[in-house]
Amino acid sequence: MAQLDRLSGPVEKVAPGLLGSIVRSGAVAIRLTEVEAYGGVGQDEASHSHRGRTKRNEVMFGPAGYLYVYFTYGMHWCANIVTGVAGEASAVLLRAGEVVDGLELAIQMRGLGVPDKNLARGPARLASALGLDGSANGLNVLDPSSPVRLTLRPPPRAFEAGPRVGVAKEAERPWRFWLPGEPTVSPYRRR
DNA sequence: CGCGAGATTGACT
DNA sequence: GTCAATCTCGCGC
Repeated sequence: MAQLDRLSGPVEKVAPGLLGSIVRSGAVAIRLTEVEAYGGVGQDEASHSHRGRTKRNEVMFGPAGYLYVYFTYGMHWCANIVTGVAGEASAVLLRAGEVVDGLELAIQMRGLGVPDKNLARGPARLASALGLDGSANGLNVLDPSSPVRLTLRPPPRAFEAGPRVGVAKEAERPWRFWLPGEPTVSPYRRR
C-alpha cells in the first residue's frame, strides 16, 4: 500500500514527509506541524529503543504504521508513529499540530474554556487533545477501522530542521522537523 | 516576559 | 532506587 511505503524509509526522511498530514481520533483531527525522529537500536541514544526491546517499547519493533504511546514524567502521554521496517524500531514523535476538526471536543479534553492555538502545541498536549492514553498503544493508524487514523497528505514543499528538544542525549542531532511560520510549533528552549 | 523548580507514575538497572 | 522524548505555575526583573 502506498501509505505504508511513505512510512518505510529511513526515519529522518519519513519524518518531514508527515508534516501536514492529518491524525484523527474520534471526532478530533489534528494537522501535524512539528515532528521528531527517533532511530533504532544502537543508532540513537535518545531513543527508547536504543537499549533493545522491552515491554514498554515493543511496539516500536513491529511494522510501520502502528501507534506507540508512552507515559512519562508521571503525568504525560506522548504519541509516536512507528516507521521503517519491522525490527528496526524507529519512530516519529508527534510534537505539535493544529486542531482542524472536533475543536469543541478537543477543548473539553484539555479542560479549557476557549479556543487556543496552544491546544496541541507540545507532544503531551497533542496526545491529550486527541484523548490518547495507554489504551491507544499498538493501534494500527493505517487501518480504516482503527479508532485512531493517519491520513497522509502530500509532503510539504518546505520545512525546517533543527535540534531535538527535551532529550537527555544527542539533542544536537537535527532530527526535529517543522513547518515554517506555523503558530502551533513549540518554541521550546534548548536544554 | 523569562527563567526555575515541582509534580507524580511506571519501567528499567 | 533512579530516571524520564513534559507542562504548569510562581516569582523575580
